[in-house]
Amino acid sequence: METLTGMKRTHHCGELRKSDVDAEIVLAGWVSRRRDHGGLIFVDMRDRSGLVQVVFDEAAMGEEAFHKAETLRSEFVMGVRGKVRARSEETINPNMETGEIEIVVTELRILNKAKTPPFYIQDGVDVDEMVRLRYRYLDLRRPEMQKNIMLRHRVTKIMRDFMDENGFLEIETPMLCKSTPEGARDFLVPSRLNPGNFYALPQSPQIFKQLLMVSGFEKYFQIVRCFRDEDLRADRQPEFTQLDIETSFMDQEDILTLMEGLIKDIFEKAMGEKVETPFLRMGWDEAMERFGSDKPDLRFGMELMDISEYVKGSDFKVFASVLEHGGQVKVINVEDYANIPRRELDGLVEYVQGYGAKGLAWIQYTEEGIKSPFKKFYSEETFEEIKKATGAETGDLLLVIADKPLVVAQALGELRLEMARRRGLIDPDKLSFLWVVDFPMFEYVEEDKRWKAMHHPFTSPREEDVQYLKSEPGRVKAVAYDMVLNGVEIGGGSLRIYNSELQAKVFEAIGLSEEEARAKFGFMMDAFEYGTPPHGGIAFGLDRLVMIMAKRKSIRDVIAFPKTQSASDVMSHAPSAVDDKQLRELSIRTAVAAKKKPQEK
RNA sequence: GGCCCGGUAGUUUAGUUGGUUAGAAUGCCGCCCUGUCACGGCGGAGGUCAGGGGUUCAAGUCCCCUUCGGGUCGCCA
Repeated sequence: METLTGMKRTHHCGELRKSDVDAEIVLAGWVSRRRDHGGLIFVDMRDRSGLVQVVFDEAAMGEEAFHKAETLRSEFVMGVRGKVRARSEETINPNMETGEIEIVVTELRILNKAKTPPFYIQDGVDVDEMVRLRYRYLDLRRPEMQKNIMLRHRVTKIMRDFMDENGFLEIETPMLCKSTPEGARDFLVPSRLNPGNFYALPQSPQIFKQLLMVSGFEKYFQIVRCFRDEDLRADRQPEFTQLDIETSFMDQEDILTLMEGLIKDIFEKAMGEKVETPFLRMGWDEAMERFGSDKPDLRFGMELMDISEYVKGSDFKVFASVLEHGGQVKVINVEDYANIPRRELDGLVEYVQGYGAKGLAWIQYTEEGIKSPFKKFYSEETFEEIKKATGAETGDLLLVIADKPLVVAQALGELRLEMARRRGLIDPDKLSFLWVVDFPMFEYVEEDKRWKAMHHPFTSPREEDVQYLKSEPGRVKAVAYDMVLNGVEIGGGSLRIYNSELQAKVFEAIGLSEEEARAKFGFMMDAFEYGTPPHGGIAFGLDRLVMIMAKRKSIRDVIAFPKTQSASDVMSHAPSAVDDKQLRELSIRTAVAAKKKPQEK
């Protein structure tokens, strides 16, 4: 093989333009495609900037050098010296950014050979994701993946710059932490020096960042890896990255405004997209009421509407019993879809059952009249009243769910999203931001028969609700806020409790005894005795944010080396069994023999 | 933990009611080719039908188990 010695790269492939014609240049990169015409060979040469066509002409470069060019294959690494030439009119390739020019090669150096890759290194490949992940280093060579990773870099760069310009300090916090089994499951790391004891990988730097406020740093941020040992989804990985922020002496409005500035900066500088601020602020109650979700997608309407008052007091048992037991009957209007096929309706019933609804009813306002499974229980006037109240028109379809409010919200909220997708109501280019504020402080966990912190137990309740902490925990709202973009929660935070008496009351409300609280968070409670400033913060999910910016459906596409749904890495085969020796050093006796994982060859 | 979908040449896949030698495209290899850009022409190699078990005269196809991947519910303070 040859080296680049004495040949210094002058340009990147994708940046060459007509203005570079006649320049003597040196490029280094990979063979993307090769078109061998016998005495003339075209190679699309790739580096991270893009593609350019290089031409090997036997007549121009001599027989020996040309023979070398004939041995080039896909993904060989090469260096070429040559001259930029304008293409003649009929050979211009309008599909290529560099299509107006080409490089006439005078010298070729083959820097390395390559095995034939398992799939073509190009955009839009139709290859099983497992194959892509097994050869992730090749998948990442594809231009669209390179763009995603570069976009991610730009976003973090803009974040750092913005935070720095606004007086924030980037401070690292430990990866080896104390396990606090509240919330998500911890990843545990055994301690060799402390037999039988374990660290936990951080689910977030929550406690440390609050301690940094006690320390007086006032403004902290960190782009930090977090870990949660829970099941994976298209938008959930066991390790993920967040922009973590905490500040002292700022109120909620200060924080929201600052973060709007950050988001504005990110979209404008990374993608040239203008973002209008301030964002809409919507109370949690309103979001649930109108959209059945605490992260509503506002790119389309189709709001939930309550028709309980029109359908109450009838012989229709389903509605009657729901309404008697504190439930509600709500609808969404799917415009211009009264002629929905019966088969699809049946499918929708199953769909909402997946989200806890017992069933689904409907009203079809067709040209031929009203069709509804509960038609015989109500008068024509009632259906007209509902039509008027919901703003439905002839040709529209109302989908109806009757249940407890939370079930209605979830099932109908999900149905709203699904129908919008099916009816093509979502503009993929639209960016729809909002803040959801005034979250409930607690949610009741039926299983454990107790109240649980909805956010985390350091979240401050609203001042005016503190009085209800003991008597009516369900009534207490938190000073907590989520930033929502296109129906995805991209960030969330709160003002924190900085007063130890209030903190004690909140622990009490979630059934955490003083001893338990001390055992788990004693060091934090101690710290808070020494002059804790009022503080609060927020964290943004970097993976999700970049996923939306890159218009991808999975965060795996914006993470260089993601895990599969079983939390394993099909390339390196992590996790894996370890030696008995390693286990002995860690004082771990295997409770079960590690299940032998089939290793790919 | 539950439900749903999937695994056939390197890759993407077809494969009927269970029935001859598992077919195609692309990639790969060889030869030819001086204006292609998904170059083209001719020829060739390439299969543990995910793995195991069962039913059957006969299984890629039917049944069971396992495994891997994806989606989702639960879970994710």
